[in-house]
Amino acid sequence: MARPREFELDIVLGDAMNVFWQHGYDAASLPALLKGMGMTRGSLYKAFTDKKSLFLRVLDRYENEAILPAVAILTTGPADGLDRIETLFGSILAAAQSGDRRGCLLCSAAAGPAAVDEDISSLVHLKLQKMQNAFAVAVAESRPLSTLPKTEIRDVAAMLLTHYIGLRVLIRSNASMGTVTSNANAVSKVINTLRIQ
Amino acid sequence: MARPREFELDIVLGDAMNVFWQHGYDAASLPALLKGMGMTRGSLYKAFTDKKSLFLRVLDRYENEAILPAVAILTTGPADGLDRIETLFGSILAAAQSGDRRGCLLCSAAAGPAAVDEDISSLVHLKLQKMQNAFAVAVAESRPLSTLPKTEIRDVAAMLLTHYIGLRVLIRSNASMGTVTSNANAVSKVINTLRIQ
DNA sequence: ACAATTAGGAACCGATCGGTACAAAACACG
DNA sequence: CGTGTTTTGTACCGATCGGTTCCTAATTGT
Repeated sequence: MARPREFELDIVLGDAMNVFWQHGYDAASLPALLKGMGMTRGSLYKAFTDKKSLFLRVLDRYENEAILPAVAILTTGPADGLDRIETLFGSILAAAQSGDRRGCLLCSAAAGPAAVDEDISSLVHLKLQKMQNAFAVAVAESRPLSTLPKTEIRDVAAMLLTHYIGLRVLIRSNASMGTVTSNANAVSKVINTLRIQ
Repeated sequence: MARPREFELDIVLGDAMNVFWQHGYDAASLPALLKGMGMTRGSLYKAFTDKKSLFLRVLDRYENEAILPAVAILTTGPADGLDRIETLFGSILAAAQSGDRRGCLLCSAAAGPAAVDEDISSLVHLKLQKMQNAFAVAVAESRPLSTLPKTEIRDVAAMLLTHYIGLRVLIRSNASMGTVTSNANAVSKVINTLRIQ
């Protein structure tokens, strides 16, 4: 009864995510988004209302595509919780070493001008909180730390989230790889210290 | 032989720093800068060439005003290095609790769109490196860790810098104070763990 | 007093921003 | 084969961006 849309919603959302991931929310211009998504202004505004709404949907997409895998690493598997944490930071480092300098979309959004927007900020923190919860699960399921009281587990999880954010910001900026790899070494070292204790 | 300028260079640089600190490099518009500095376009461009040059000078100012005090905490005093680190993170937290949500100018610049500029990025990392060096001094001058090989001291210092960045990004975003205070608790806890070991 | 020099201020510049309006195009249906 | 409905593409919008120009005002040395 009408003209069919020429794009797949799931696909263009993924394309939009990549553009936002690379440039950040504010620096991602409409022309850049349109080019990356392979569509024109009319279609985009009809389908997504405006840039901000598009970004909020992209954040959900990003959670599924980039956060959930990290959460899975932290919360599942036979390995000890500390090993999972080490694995997560190791995989972030490996990605950075193989040239992925985009960092974390959530972290960039949290650090940039977009954070002043209430809707964006609250959604970003909602998803960061899921990361923190996953860290808490990993800590709780580690032999050396499982006996900690709940409040302390939460504190350690908050610290791990902070480190995660810092690491991804550092990677996104043009930090030397030496600094980045030093981080990985030190994380392993501190974790092993906790293990022994 | 000519008309004297009506502003004190030191003062307007401080004013510019505050504007950049609050909004970040990109989001700080010329009108906002002019209003904050109490001058007009003509004077600003005559004195500072352009926005980017002004920001580079502001970065030096920021180092003196905000980085050097932190470096001083980490590198001086009779207290053990670990105590100094704890003091630094404690003071950051105290500032956040008393309403200072501006975070760290360097960290925001590193995370935001400004980081793609080569001049800005390299200057930012130069100053972040000074923070990392100060962390290294503190670690080296701590009883439990002073015996570590130099490379491991550098690694731990890199990790502390990463945590510093993450914490300040978290504070600048609208993270709940609960998450922020959890961080402080956990840092103290981990440091005490290292102390005992 | 006057010339030289510089700051101050405002009008203006092209470029780009996100967003809107509207007509042409492509389908499903009777 | 129209007709109705939705998408698409494009031209256009006002606002704002950083930056420039240029004239005037102010202060100095002579």
